[in-house]
Amino acid sequence: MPHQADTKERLLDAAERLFAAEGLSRTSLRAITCEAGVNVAAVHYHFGSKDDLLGELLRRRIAPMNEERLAQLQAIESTAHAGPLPLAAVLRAYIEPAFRFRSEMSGHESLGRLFGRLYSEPEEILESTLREIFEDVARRFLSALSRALPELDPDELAWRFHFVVGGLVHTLLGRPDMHAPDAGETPEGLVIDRMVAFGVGGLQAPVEVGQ
Amino acid sequence: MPHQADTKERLLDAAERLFAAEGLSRTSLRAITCEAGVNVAAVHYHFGSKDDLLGELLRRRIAPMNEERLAQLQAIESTAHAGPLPLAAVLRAYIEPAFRFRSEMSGHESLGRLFGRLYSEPEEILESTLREIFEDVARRFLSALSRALPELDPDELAWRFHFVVGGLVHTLLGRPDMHAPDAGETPEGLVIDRMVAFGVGGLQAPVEVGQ
DNA sequence: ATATGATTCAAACACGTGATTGAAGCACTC
DNA sequence: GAGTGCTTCAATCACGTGTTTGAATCATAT
Repeated sequence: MPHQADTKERLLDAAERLFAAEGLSRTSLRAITCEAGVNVAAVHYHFGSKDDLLGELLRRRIAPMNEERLAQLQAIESTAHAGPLPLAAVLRAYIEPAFRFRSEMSGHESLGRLFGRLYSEPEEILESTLREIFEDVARRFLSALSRALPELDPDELAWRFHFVVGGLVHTLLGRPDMHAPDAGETPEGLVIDRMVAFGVGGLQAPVEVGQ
Repeated sequence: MPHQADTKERLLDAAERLFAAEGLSRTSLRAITCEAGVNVAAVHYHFGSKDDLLGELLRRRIAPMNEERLAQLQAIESTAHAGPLPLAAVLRAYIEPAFRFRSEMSGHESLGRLFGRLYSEPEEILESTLREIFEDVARRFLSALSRALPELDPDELAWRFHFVVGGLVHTLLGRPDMHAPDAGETPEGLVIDRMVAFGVGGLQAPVEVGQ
């Protein structure tokens, strides 16, 4: 490790910060390397390309979050044995890690925004990586939710879960929104509680028939 | 109207199409003018800049949608007189126009995606325009929802409405999502019904205390 | 027919982007 | 201390961007 220690880490951190703050497309290599205090060429030397950097960034942050989600889900499932799963707990297992990993960044609190941005402005190159990372989680949680709500039509459930994810993403994006309540004022734990309660209510809502 | 009739319209249509399909940041002036079959300079001649084009695009499409929302809300309010408002109707008044205006485009069905993108990748320049357009609607609907759920804490309500908007935006974005159910398979009316039912359930959910 | 004003066009502008190069710098081993 | 391999650096490449320009083109009124 000559010269500066862990240039890769500094690049990843700087990229994370800027991607979350400015958006994926509006963040240039120059901005990243400037923020990291390294040369422009360092990106290609250490990662190969800007996209590869972003890919590594994902694998470093998102993957652990999803593993945490799956771990919590597994714990719930083994506790419940064969019985129906507790709906609120399953929902919390999906929601809470997303918020927690946002706070876990060293000094910055913007991973949540990055996470939200990945949903809303995906670069084509990343599509496969993202799908690979999130597909398994989505499938596992859908089947878990189905166990928690055995009588709910699978199509209906899929859409309702889609709505929940939308609320999560929209909240994680957390930009100064015209609709957003005074974020920052509300403690994170309370937001999670409210999202879980809202999601439980929505998932359990009676199915609308006819029109 | 010399030369080609209504070059402005063709530019707006092409821009709408491409913004919705490719995203705001990934759509170049060259692509727009090529799609419209006009010269690059036409944008600056007719609008002044790319941002002004986008601004005009918003005023042409989003504003009518929001006026429709407010009109439906007004109808509900005047029907209910002084009594509490029907929750599902209020929610539908917010959700349905967003879907309907997506289908109203001449030949294309991508306005919904454009609308979704506006939430998720806002250009700084548009922030003021967007806020101006959406702020009033958000305020009016929040107070209407408060009338529909008089006993719900305003903070709690604001967050829950935020979650609903998230679900709407996420659905309108409608990109091939890892979580998304088989969109395209489900008729639009059914999606709206499901979103309303989900939202009603979520908004009416009992408030989580403690924990 | 001609002059006028609006519109279109090809060409270029200045700039920012991701990527690449080859030399220079550093920490080691022999 | 010369040699080696990893890392950093300034400079540059080719390209795409939004924007501007000035001449050419058209419809219309005189």
